[in-house]
Amino acid sequence: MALRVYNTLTRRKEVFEPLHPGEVRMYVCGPNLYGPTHVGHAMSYLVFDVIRRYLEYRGFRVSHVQNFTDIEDRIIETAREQGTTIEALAARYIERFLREMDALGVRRATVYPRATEAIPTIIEIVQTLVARGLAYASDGDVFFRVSAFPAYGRLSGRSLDEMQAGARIDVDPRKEHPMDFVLWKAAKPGEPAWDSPWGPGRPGWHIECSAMSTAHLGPQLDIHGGGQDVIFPHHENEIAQSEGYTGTSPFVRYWVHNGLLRLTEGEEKMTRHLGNIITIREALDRYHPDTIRVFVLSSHYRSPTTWSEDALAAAARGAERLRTAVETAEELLTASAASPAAAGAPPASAQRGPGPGLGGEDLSDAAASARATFEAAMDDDFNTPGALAALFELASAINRATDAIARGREAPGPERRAALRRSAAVLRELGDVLGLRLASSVTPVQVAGLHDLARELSRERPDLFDPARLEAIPAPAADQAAGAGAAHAEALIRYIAEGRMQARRARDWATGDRIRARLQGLGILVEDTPTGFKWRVR
RNA sequence: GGCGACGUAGCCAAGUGGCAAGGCAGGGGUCUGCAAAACCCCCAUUCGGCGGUUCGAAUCCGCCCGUCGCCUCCA
Repeated sequence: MALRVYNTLTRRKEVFEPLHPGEVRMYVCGPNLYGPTHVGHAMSYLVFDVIRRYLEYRGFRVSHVQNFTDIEDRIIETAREQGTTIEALAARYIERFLREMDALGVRRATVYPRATEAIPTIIEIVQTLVARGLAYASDGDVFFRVSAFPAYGRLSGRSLDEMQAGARIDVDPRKEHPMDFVLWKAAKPGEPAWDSPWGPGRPGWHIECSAMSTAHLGPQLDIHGGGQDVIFPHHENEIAQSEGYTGTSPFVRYWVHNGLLRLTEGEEKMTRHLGNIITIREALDRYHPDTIRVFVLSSHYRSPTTWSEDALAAAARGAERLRTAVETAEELLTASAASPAAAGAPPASAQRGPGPGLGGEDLSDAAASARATFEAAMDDDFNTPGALAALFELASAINRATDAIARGREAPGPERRAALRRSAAVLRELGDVLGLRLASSVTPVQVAGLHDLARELSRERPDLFDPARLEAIPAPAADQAAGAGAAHAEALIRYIAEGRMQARRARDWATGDRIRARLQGLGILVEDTPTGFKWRVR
């Protein structure tokens, strides 16, 4: 089945065919660097990350360009307020942005061009537009002449007349037409400026994307993405500038726009100048990246979505369910591979395969059918809720199989083991297409809590918790990146959980339950199994 | 005011003409020292309201109610 993508320009789903077979050129509007990014940005970048991952899964080679807008009114204003330069401000937010994207598992773009590095290209584009009569200079500013570009308004679906009728802006008297927009702005005293044929100035608000996309991807893009709020005027203007400059149409084959995120039902979208934001950093402090992904992917990318604690909690449990299914299956395969029973001939009952009600009878088909459902959903304009449903169904099939094996207390036959292994691998693979890690991760706050708890226990119950062993646990190197402390956390948890097991073996349930409650207070769940214990992060 | 999108169970959310996916929560059961996880069973005769088209509509059309987006910086 062919991949179909909804194109904002035509308002229809269209079969996806890139300009050059097998190769996709994708440009996603990046952040304006005047402040921290919020979960609304995260949603957009997660959506396009999944689109890219799926295209690559489908065998396309993807060139993914994401710009940084590092020169613009608000940046100048903010830098001035903070007594810093636009360069320093931009550098700070770029670094933070990339760190946050990494934490969310957003794959790095192929290139991250910056507006200030594209000034010569911008000037060349503006000059060309002026030469072709598509732009005109006035007092050091240069405006785009919308009346000279007949297709203006097509993307946002309105005519120049309609736009004027609803316009709420004061018309600049220097404009020939109220909808003409600025390509180049004359510098005011004290503002950053570059020399140009029209005097010192800086780029307008939309021209940088035309310059950077053309420079890195050529005159035609396959996919151009962003939030629905940038359809007009930003993307509308980009079409006018780019096609006016290159003379090639269409500038973009598929315009893809994600729905916007709002903070509360019935309220406006989340946006920085309204102040109703949750920063990505705040979200990452509270939620596992998989939780944020499952939340975002639970609704279709074009639907408006509401950030709610309830929805995030549900997403957290859902992500956990997928993770548990894979981890349990993998542990079971590892454990049974190590046992002699699995190496030799399994009992006849296991060889015959599971009987009715034992589950697993459909396991060999489960992986294939999950993949088919997943692909059908993703092929239909990236229907991630449908794709997630396929993963949940596969997880259920895996759980039925592991449950049957655990209940049967017998080594599974080679065929069942192979089917289980395959199913778990497919769940991981398809999860990865959605950018899901399906692995626990412990936050620095939790590690600190674990440390305190371990110390406390070794002081109170040295009989169960050997202080010498605690001292022997190596602290993680200070310069290690986030996530590298995982081994350290693991060691602390094992230390605590093993002491707890000792108490339980002595049938000291009270101590065992108390420690379990303390760990749960840290967000770490310890479960007792016939063979020992398991832990995971909630 | 103009243009556009949406309204599906307690919550989140797929489904765009043929008997309502999935997740969370909830109820019952199995397992467990107790839990947790997992498994089994139950949980929308109904898709904002009212009309219409059709053998048949959550899905198409009309009107109404509600919410959001864009028209201005914005992912």
